[in-house]
Amino acid sequence: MKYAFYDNIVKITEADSFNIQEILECGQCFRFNKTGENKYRIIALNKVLDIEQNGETIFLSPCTEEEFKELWFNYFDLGTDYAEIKKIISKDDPIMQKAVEYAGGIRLLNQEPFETLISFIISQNNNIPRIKGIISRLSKAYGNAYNDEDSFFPDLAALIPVCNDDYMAIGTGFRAKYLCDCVEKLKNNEIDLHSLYNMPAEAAKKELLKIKGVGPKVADCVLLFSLGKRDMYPVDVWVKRVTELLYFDGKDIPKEEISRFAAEKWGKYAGFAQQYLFYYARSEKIGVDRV
DNA sequence: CTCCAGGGATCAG
DNA sequence: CTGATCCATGGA
Repeated sequence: MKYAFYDNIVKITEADSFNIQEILECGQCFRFNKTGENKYRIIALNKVLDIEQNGETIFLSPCTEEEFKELWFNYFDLGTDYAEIKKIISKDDPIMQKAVEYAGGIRLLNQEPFETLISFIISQNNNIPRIKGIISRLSKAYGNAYNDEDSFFPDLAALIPVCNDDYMAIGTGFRAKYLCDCVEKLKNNEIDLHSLYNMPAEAAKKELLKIKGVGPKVADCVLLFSLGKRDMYPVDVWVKRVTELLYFDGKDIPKEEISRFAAEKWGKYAGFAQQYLFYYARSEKIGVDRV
């Protein structure tokens, strides 16, 4: 990777293991739009960022050198050697080799914990297009606007006055009461989100599970996508299906056992393995109709 | 019409 | 303790 800094533009060349489409479409984040051929706009970290990628050349704008070094370098996990990780997790594993070749440009983002927690509470028993819609309406209603169309994700203070009916009004459905409970517990400091970063994964998970509407899957996603716990292997319907089909000959396996299998097989890299498999499964519709 | 979605709470046994 | 059922909503 090489970086060059211009006036409010950062140019990345010789990018390794970086494909913006795969990074955004692998289900880890929800606030992005395709704005043109090879172009995306993301809303994250209280900023709007346009990204254009042509092969190994990537432009980020608007982005100062300082913003890049302070924010986006970590957000895109650019300090991590993905080539090495892909080599490790696919060693002696033709299945993972295929998944890694299929979407070798995936990176695990380091997202903001509060946004990630709220977003994945909304995600439960839901589909990605509708999740994006709800989050967009939530942001528009309670976040600071950055233009006429859209807004930044609201912070905790902005959601404290929001009640159950308000969440229902933007289409959260039965998840409204979970959002209320989440905000309530954070407001009362029953849970200190940012302290979880320096906590062992299992202890941090226990904290997150105190929130109603946060179960093993949502907790794992928050830990993996925003709290640096790269050993988590969130098991959703897709990951359950693809893991069963490719590693257990299509047998029905309890989620608990799938998690243990992943922890044993990929250890501290389980989260990376999960993302490659999720993207592969969803793109190819692997396991749908028990094929 | 029915079924399903990056699940989890609650109830029944 | 495990397994079944319910939950809001919109798209297929």
